[in-house]
Parts: sequence; C-alpha cells; structure tokens
Amino acid sequence: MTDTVRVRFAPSPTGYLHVGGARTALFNWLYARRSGGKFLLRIEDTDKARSSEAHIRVILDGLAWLGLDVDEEVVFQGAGVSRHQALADRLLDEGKAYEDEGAIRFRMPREEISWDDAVYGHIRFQGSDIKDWIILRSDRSPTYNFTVVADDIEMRITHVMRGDDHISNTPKQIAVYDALEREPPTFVHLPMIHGPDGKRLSKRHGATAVADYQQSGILPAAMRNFLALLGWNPGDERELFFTISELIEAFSVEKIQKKSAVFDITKLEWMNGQYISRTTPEQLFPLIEGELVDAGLDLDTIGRDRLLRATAVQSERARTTLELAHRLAIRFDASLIERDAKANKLISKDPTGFRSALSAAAQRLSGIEDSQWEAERLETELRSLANELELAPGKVFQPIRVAVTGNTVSEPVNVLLEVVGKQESLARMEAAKGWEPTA
RNA sequence: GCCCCCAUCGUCUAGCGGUCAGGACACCACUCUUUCAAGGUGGGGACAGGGGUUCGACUCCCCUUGGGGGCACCA
Repeated sequence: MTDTVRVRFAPSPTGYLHVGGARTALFNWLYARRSGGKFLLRIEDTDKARSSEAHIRVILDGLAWLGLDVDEEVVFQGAGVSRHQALADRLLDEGKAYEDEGAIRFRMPREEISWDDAVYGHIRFQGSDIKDWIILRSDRSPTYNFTVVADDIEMRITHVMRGDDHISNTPKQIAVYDALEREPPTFVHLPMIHGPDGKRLSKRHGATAVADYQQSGILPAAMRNFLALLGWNPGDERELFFTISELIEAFSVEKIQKKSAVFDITKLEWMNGQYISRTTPEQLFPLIEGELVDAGLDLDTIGRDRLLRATAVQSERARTTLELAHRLAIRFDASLIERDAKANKLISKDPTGFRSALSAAAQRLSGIEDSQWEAERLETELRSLANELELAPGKVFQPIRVAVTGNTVSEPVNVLLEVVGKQESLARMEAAKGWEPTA
C-alpha cells in the first residue's frame, strides 16, 4: 500500500504548543483520518540548545488534549544525523553540492522551480533568485531545509501540510528532492493565524499556547471546532460540530482558505459556551473539581447530588469552565461573595426597601419545611408574598439574588435558593441586611 | 532592497459571470422574563482603487495600493 496517505506534524520543541501549530496538527490529523491515512509526529530537535524533555512533553500533552492521536512511533529528527550526513556526502560526491569553508553547500539549479500547491495552486520561483545554501554545517550538523526533506523521504510522507511561511522554503526543498532523485510530496500550505492587529500571532497578543486556553477553561472540543474553522469551512453553513466524526467527515483540502485569519477569542468563548451548555453535568464536573477544591470547598460535605445540580444550573450560562467553577464556588461558600457595582447600586438606591424585602422574605421562607425547600415551592411562596405586599415580583426577587450572590446576575432566584440550601440562604439574607450601602 | 503569497461586513466566512451579496461572532433595538445569560424577532455593517475582457463583473486579466511571509553555518 504505497498509496496510503502519510502526513506529519513537525514542531520544534520550543516550550509550548502554539495555537497555529495546533491548527496545523489538527488539519494534518483530520486529513489523515478522512483519507484513512497515517498521522505522524516528528520532533525537530536538531537545535539541541532549544530542546528539552519538558518541551517535548508539552507538545505531546497538547496534542493529547486536543484528541489528536499519533499513529506511529514519534520520530526525533536528532536521531537521524548520521543519515543526514551520509546524504550530504553523497550530494557532494555527485557534484550537486560543494565544500565551502568546511561546510557543504547545496548547488541550486538556475532554472524555474514550481509546484502545484493543494491550496495556493501553481507557485513558481526562479532557481537563480535563490542562493546556494548550506546543508551541512562545518561541524557536520545538518540544517533545517535539508533534514526536512531527508526525513520526509525516510518517513514516506505523501503530503506536507504546513504553514504558508514555508512557501519560500519549498523551492529549496524541491531542489533537494530532485538532487536525491525522489518525487516530491504534495504540498499543502496553510494560511497563517494573526492577532487582532493583523500581525502574526505572538505572545504580545496574549494567550497563544494551547495550554493557556486549557487553563482558562476552554473545552478541547470547542478549541478543535474553533481551530478547524480558522482557514477552512465545511462548504455549508454549519459552524458547530459536536462530534469529532462530523468534523472528520466534513473536512476537505479544497475548502482551505488562502487568506490568513485573525484569532477571535470572543468567538472562541461563545463557541465554548455552546459546548458547555450541551455537556452533561457528569462530564463537566470533573473539569471543575480541582478549581472548587482550590477555592476551599469541602466537596464531600456538600455532596455529589447538590454539586451536579448546581453544575447543571450554571452550565447554561458559563462561557468557560473557570467561570463555571467560580459561580459554583460562590454558591457554596459565602466568603467568596463579592458585591459587584450593580449590586451596590441596587442597595444604595433604596437601602430600606432592600432590608425590608429581605426581612419579609426570610420570615416567609423560614416557614418552609426543610423537605419542601425546592424550586417550585419557593417560587410559589415568593410570588404570593410579593402579591400580598403589593410589590412587583422583581422587588422581592432581586434583593434576594443580591443578598445570596452579591451579583445582579444569576440563575432564577428560586433555583438559586434551592441550590444554596435553606439554612445557608437564610443566613446570607440575614447577613446582607447589615451591608452598608456604598456609592 | 529582492522573491513569494493574499485581498467580501470590525472578525470568521458563503459566493466559483446575471444573487435584494447569504450565514456566524460582536454591536444596537425589540421580545420573552423574576435579573442576567440563553432563546426569538428585527437593524446597522463589506465586494480596497483604477483599467480592461464581456451584453453583463464580487467573480476572469493587468496595474496600483494595502497586508502577510521569506531571503542565516535558526527551525
């Protein structure tokens, strides 16, 4: 089966997995899965000074997090040095390269070099515009453009899918394929990812590492979906892919964009919120458990049922799991309450009304049996209370919300009260009566 | 400086000679509501400019402009 598609992702271990690299890896992986081929990983560790075990680990972890599984043993470029040297010596012997101050320099052909790029179409360079370049340094270490070709041949790579910043390296590499008398692979150049200012995405734009997004509460499925749509579209108006198989099935090289794309975090977060709201509390909970413990919650005491119930309630309105965890923590630990500006405004606007609403509500709610403390009953009680007091429902509900959460934003108040529990809710309402109105 | 690539709403994009230039995020209204979010409805918002080709250009060609990338004994 020499026809089997073989693609590779070939990052250098620089310490983090850049989202651009992650997108390149994803496209390679999708292409391999779509075509029944193999997705390989090659670590470009020839620059010893920049490589380390930990850096390699980061790449492996990032790919694993995104769900991109590698089909064969990971290849380390550094392991092929003697092969690279032998190949360079061969070109030297054949007169296709020459010695220059101890290094071996490749003789670029003068004629036109071109290829049919799967994304950009026909691209041509004049060989005469490209200087002869070093393939083996004077210390006999091979250089990038040479090892890439040697290793892609060795790994029997059929499609080289990589960032379009490599377009101008391609003629050099094709010349090496020719010199080695090997057929070049199909080149599939991918447009770059830019920051909001149109410049190449870099650290000064903020988070650029996959791990940053992992830590800020982005789900891998959302990240995958978002990255897939950066420079590619399925050919119809779908934007949300809830299963990985849907993505694989929809993927096609023909729909890859030529224009670079701006990384829009707001849209990523929107998409993440879509995924979160469609994820079950059982699946969500393990993702926030660590955060809750860090926040000081005693999860055993709270109990799994209440935690899952609270997770379900919050999952509808959180855009990241970090936000989800924070909202949850507040519901189980009053000390985490931070009154926001709108809450303060509500209090200072009518301190007396705020307190009397709380008093009346507390009195009414304290009469509910512990076993009856559930959303439906709570709503009934509060509505009839508002009715008796001849107050708009919001005049009763909103002070409770503020007292219990410190915010003017939350799940429906009756649900909130159920989640927080009777004793705790009443305690919070009592405590809030002592809050000083601030301007 | 030289070489290469790119060009539709602010952003991601559909469009592959004849469309009211469509969708999504964001934004603004309205709606729903017990607040917010979500949801629903509606709105503003784009073919960089100039030449051709054609009965007819967002679409094809050329130029200009703009943007990006590359020109190492880095990867």
